[in-house]
Amino acid sequence: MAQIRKKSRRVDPELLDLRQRIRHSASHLMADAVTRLFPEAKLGIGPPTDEGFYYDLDVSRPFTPEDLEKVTQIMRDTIAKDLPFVLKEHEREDIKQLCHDQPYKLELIDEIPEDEPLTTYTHDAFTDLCQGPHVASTGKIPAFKLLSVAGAYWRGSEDRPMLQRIYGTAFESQAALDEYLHQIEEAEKRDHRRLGRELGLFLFDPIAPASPFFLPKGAILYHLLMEYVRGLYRRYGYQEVITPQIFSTDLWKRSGHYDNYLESMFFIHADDREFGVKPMNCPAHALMYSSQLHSYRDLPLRIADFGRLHRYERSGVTHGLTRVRSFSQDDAHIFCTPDQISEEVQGFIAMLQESYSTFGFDEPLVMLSLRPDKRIGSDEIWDRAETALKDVLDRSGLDYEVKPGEGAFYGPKIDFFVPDAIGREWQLGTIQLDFSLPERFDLEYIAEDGSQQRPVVLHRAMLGTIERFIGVLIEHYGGAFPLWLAPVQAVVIPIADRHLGYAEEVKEKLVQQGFRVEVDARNERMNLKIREAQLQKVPYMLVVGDREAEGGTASVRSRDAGDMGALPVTEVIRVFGEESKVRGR
RNA sequence: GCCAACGUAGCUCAGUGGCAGAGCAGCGGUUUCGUAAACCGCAGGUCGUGGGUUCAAAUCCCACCGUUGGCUCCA
Repeated sequence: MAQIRKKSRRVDPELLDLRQRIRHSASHLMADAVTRLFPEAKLGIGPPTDEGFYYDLDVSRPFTPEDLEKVTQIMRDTIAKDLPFVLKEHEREDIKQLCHDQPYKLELIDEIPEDEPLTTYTHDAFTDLCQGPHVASTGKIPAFKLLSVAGAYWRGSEDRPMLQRIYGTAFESQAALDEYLHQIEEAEKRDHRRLGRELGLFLFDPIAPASPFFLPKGAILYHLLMEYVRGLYRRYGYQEVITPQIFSTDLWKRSGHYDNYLESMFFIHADDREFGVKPMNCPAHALMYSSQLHSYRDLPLRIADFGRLHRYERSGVTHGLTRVRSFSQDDAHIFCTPDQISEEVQGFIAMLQESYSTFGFDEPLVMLSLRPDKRIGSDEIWDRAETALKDVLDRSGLDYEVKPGEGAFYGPKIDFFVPDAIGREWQLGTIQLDFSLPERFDLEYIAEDGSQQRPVVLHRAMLGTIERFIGVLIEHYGGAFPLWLAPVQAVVIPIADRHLGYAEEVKEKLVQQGFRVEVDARNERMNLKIREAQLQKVPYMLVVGDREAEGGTASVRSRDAGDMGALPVTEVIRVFGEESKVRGR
């Protein structure tokens, strides 16, 4: 099953370069066309992207679908004329003159360093400040399509004006464009929101915005993931705890959340006191840690918590299961000495790699974020922490990107991203060093020499938010979960009413072995039951009729491989047992 | 939060000022069937919520709620 990724990391570089030129050129044609329809339009930027191109324009009114059709027509005409793209280098003053009525362009020009050449590309009567490259002429744009309109802040900043952005895409051939559009359509069928409804996994209701209700089948999946993580915790030396849901505001003031996180928290008032619903577990764990005296011999202490968290995410950013307001994480905090950082990070990455490969997320995008300008903690401890993170990553064999200045003020971090069906990358795992929390909660341990020392805290989540992980996982598998994760592993299908008793027997034998099996006892024909089990993506269908009842067998039909013939029920149990051991198929 | 679109039966959607519709799902019956949709019938709605315009509103206007796409790709 082909997985669609936005970052098509395997496309040949020449083709990528060609696409960039085509898309960049198409974006010029689009701006040209818009300018003809809206002569007063002010141009923002119009770059190619991984999937297409866009142009940001400041126009008097939002674009309508009819506008897009007209723009498309003008672009077609320009392509038909096959006009050359002409590159020209300019003096700074000349180009400012040229762009005198284009405030956004002037802003861009002022930011270009003095020693860089200022160039424009011209086709027909349209000239745009641009460093290229482009295709040779407008006729060399073989296939394009305008896709959507959206508002976009100038330079991505909410303080700047909002421009109208038109998205489009362009390819080296009509066939490639059609293939892309087809892929998008296919990806929509894997959308976890759609599959969640169709497969009866979860639902949303406006009564609790952005907060999923997990139906029985979804809850099975949820708990299977938790059990899987618990299994890893046992092997990797974690202890699980359960902590309260709401805490007096005093705790949030102490942790710093009240100052920095206020708008993202829910509050409750009772007995004239204010309580905050926890948006994260760390303060509770810090409290637990400080409730006892700790020896260096106790460390590292790894405290895991699946506690439910609530965050008031802004209305525009919530999205299906991948960005919700009520969720839990496979969250844990590691309290350790500075000397133990490296080993702890290494242990975490080993566990993360093991789990990701189980689910087939073999190439997560990894980002290492280093010290920002505004930070706490000595340079020495930052040096030590950053070096530890880098060393571990280098040894892990994972590719990673370094993001200088992107770390949190309280410590550096590594984030792990995995794409959804349409290639949007979602952050799942994370490991963050924290030099702040131990200060705020005055955490200590007694060192070998009897002195009081401050531990380091590592915040870490592997699957991350379970809700989000399920969303990404549904899209990853297209809803067809491997046997060990399938909410219903097999449906027993009696051919006629008289086979119901035997069907129940078969089911019971499998259920006794711990498998999740149902009987489809409805008064419907076998064909319909097979069709529906197939659409529900149930891994196995066990058809039973006279022949099976007589021989103590079941005719096995696999979701993926079709009819596998009759097997004794004991053999079915063996096959299922083998297959459920193979996680991450 | 901001820009835009959308909200009609459980689901997918039609209905643009004059009696609220279809397919699927559901329910009842007939049928007892061998690997992706049997047949007949029945029921199902505060047209997201509130207000306004009008003789008349699902339809037009306003507000609110919710959902979707975008607001990170830098001349």
